Amino acid sequence: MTFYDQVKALTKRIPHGKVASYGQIVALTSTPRAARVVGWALHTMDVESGIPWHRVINSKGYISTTCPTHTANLQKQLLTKEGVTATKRNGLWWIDMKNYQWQN
DNA sequence: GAGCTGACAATAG
DNA sequence: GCTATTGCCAGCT
Repeated sequence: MTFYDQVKALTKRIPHGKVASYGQIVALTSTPRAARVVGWALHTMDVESGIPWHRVINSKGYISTTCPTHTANLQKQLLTKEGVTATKRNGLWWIDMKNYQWQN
């Protein structure tokens, strides 16, 4: 079980209609300080991988992806599709963590 | 095989 | 409260 596998497993555990921050995911892994690696792990998880990568956002509740294949707009659409309300703030999509954050 | 890069978070100033 | 710096691991060059 590598760190990558843990991220993958934890991401799949995020319930429908909820979101989780990097901090949450990282805290549940064996390496709580490797927040950056989560980004890489999610990057390799394609849309067709069956992994709900769009349910993972940064600690501030913003969608901070810079990947051309995983645009913020795409992520927002997927979240909205699941009942998660995303608001436009500072040109970025923002999710209300108090209402939609995954509580283990 | 060594070094660089990258969807970030936490701590210090 | 905000800005700057450090740590971490996997994949790519």
